[in-house]
Amino acid sequence: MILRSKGYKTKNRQYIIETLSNNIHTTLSADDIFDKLIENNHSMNITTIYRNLEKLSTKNILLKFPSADGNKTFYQLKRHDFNHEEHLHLQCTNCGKVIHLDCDFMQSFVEHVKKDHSFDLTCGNSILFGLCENCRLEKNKLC
Amino acid sequence: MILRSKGYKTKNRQYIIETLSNNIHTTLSADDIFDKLIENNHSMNITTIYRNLEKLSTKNILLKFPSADGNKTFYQLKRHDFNHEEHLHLQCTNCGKVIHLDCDFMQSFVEHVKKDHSFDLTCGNSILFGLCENCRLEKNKLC
DNA sequence: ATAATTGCAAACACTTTGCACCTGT
DNA sequence: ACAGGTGCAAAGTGTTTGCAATTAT
Repeated sequence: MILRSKGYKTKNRQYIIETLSNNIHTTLSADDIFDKLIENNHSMNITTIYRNLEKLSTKNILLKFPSADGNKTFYQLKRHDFNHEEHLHLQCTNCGKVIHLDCDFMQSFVEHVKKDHSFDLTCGNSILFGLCENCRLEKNKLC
Repeated sequence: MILRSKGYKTKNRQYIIETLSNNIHTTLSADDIFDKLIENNHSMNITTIYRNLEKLSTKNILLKFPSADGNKTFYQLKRHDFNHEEHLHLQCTNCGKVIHLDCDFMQSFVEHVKKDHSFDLTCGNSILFGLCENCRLEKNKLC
């Protein structure tokens, strides 16, 4: 019960975190999590999922993103190996994969926006959409 | 009836476009438009607003963005003086103002993402959230 | 014992759809 | 005359809330 000891108090919450951590490379909606929990015989009420996602978000354990079409919220476990407030997120609109953009170029881009455009980016909930390499290649095949 | 002649066929559609063009510096939700139309004695059914926004979006006359919290869609009239697919959008989460980021630095950022991270940004529906200068100054005053 | 979590049903906010009627060309 | 646009009511999604029962510390 590693996760428990870190302050995640219930089985349900633990299962939600497990689900997110099994899908660390993408973002999941409440509904996605609901389905995956059923698959793993840990089904729980959708309300419980929403409440836990909300709690984990305010505890800063999760990232919370809008979808490209703007009608849904997607969640992703934060990674401990870098500060999400200081890098940008790219999401493939085809496969859902999230790329954490953390390079010098990006750093200087954020600084540029601040200095030359007087705009303070809050990277934590900002997400740029596009097509990842795999999906671009797939798409080209079809043409 | 300038707008009419460009293919915007009805009064309602025209009023919606007028509303958007009176607020070119920000984004509006269907509901925002509904309220503004009432103020200007051009009230119309919310369904009509949604249908027109949808049509104008597919016609590429509007930009369509998710809100920071991801539960609503916001619209903005495209500007003719630049190509929205080739620049990034910054939106202030406090006042709603949208900054169209169109500079050399931004261009090379998009290219960098493509070359070094193999990711093809679709700038049209991507939006970065943050705080604009005015709002940052306002916020500092309060502290 | 007390505080936190849960399931269920109901409510809510935003958006879409079906249908009969109206408007534009 | 015909295609397209409109209002209204109803339905569809995604999300939140109230409440009583259950679980955690």
